[in-house]
Amino acid sequence: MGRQKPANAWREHVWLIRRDKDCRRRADSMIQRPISMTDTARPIRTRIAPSPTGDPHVGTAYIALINYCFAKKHGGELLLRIEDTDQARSTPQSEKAILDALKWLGLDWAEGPDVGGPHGPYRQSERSAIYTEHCEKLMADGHAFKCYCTAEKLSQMRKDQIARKKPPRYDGTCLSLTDVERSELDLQGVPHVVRMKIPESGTCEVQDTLRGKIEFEYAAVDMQVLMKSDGLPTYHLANVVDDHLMGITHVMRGEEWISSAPKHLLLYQYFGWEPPVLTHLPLLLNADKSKLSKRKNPTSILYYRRAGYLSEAMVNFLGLFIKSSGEEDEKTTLQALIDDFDVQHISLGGSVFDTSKLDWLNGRYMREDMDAAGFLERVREWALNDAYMMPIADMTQSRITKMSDLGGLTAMFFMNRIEGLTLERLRSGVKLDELQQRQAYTLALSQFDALLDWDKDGVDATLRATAAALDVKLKDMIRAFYLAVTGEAQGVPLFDAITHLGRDIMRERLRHAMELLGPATKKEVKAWEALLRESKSEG
RNA sequence: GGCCCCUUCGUCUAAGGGUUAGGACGCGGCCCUUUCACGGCUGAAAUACGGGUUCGAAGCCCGUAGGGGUCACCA
Repeated sequence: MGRQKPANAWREHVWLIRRDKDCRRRADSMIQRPISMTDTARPIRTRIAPSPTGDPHVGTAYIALINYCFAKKHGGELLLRIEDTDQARSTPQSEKAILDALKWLGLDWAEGPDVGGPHGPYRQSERSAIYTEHCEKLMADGHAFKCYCTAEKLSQMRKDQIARKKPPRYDGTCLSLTDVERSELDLQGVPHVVRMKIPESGTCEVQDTLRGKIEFEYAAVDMQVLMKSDGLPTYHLANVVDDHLMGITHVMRGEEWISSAPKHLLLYQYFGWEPPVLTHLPLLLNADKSKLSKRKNPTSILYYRRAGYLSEAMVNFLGLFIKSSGEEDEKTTLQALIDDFDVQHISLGGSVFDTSKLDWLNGRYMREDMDAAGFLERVREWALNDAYMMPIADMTQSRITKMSDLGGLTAMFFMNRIEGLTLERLRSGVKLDELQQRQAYTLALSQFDALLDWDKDGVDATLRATAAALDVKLKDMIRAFYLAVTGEAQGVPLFDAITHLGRDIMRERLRHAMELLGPATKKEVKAWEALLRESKSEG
């Protein structure tokens, strides 16, 4: 026996085949019925559903690429939906950046907030009424209930449970409320959330394309909040409702969702809907094998663009994680990724996002796919254009006596990291002590990350606040930034330079400086950020 | 910690019970070359561990270890 690849007849149901152990077990559970890939009554529809709460992440692009390839290969369609139900963190800037980044990579979608479509709106914040309606149906059918517990009570409860070494779960207090009590509380205007009910016993079987059957005890599943007290749904409700309403047939998402799959399946069951085929994809990892994070790696797609990578190299690189290459050339095209796509070829272990192969690929694209004129054109698109050069002209014009001075003064605008920067150089002539210098970079970094709009005012405010928090003169601190950002002790106006360089390159240069000085531990970051908060509340 | 997932060179990966465990990046060496790249050749480098099953195990089963994910009115 052993692991077997499906014979041709099985190929149609390929995602039902267990990849590891008992490989031919079929999904026969009532709640998850297989859909045929060739079922013309239900064309393949996949989706990418980013949350606009930060920079466009390479992990998003990787998941998007998989959904795109799968849909394209089978003549289906990819949808883009914006999951912006977190009012506090979602921003239009982030949404725009994510759309731009995916377009830059050459991925496109048949329906989405920018192109519309028959199942819109495609922004969850604009679908409130739909969720309310569905949530009310769940309550009416006895599958969900209002919960009036306060956040304080809940966190205290969790603390107690953890202290008693019990799994932290909602204890069901509000489950026993009578209708009279509920209307009383509503009348008083006590805020509430809506939670889903979970069966008291039994197990949930999740059929995962790559892993086969995964079992969860309902007893260990929490009574998830479906509707927040602000009236907006949580991910779980919105996601299930939208996937159904938008006709999504295959959900391919990150592995971090496996443990909430039982809740989602339960919701499909409560609504009486057929769930999509679920595929959980391995995560992209930092070098230390933890989930890829911007603390440890550049994760923004915009960073890779600014650093001068070609979009086709980036797509190719991401494609390496989903294509079994055998002995073929690893340089490939998006079309080939689509043609060769087979979800079963995705290996289950998470992949370390090590960009050295991206560098190699990018070099090959530059020397093999374009002549000198074509290359020059790409360089123009990247930086040698008026939009990028104008601010540089503005900064340099009055500082040089002849145009040939330009090279030395502006080289840093055409670099990624400052190569050759040393610890000695970074410390030369800096009046701050080493600790203060590390604090300065760290605090600037965390404030830069939090900046909604990247502009000179924000940069200015950040550096001033940093100096204030460390109780050092701005002038003394500036030198440390000149060295980290430009590699030189002086040059064009710093704030303008930082603004022009952009958030991603700044992050990389400050990270570089911190590598030389000794990266801040989590504990240090926390303590230093407290310093900043204190100083801000005083000033 | 509970639950769940995972484990082939440093990294990305190939190998449907039988291969000297293959390729690629990176690293080293040699060649080409005015330099540096490119290119060519070449070297070192892996089946986490322990038990089974089998004529035969990287692969199947069990256990152990390690790593990861998740346990929010974030997604």
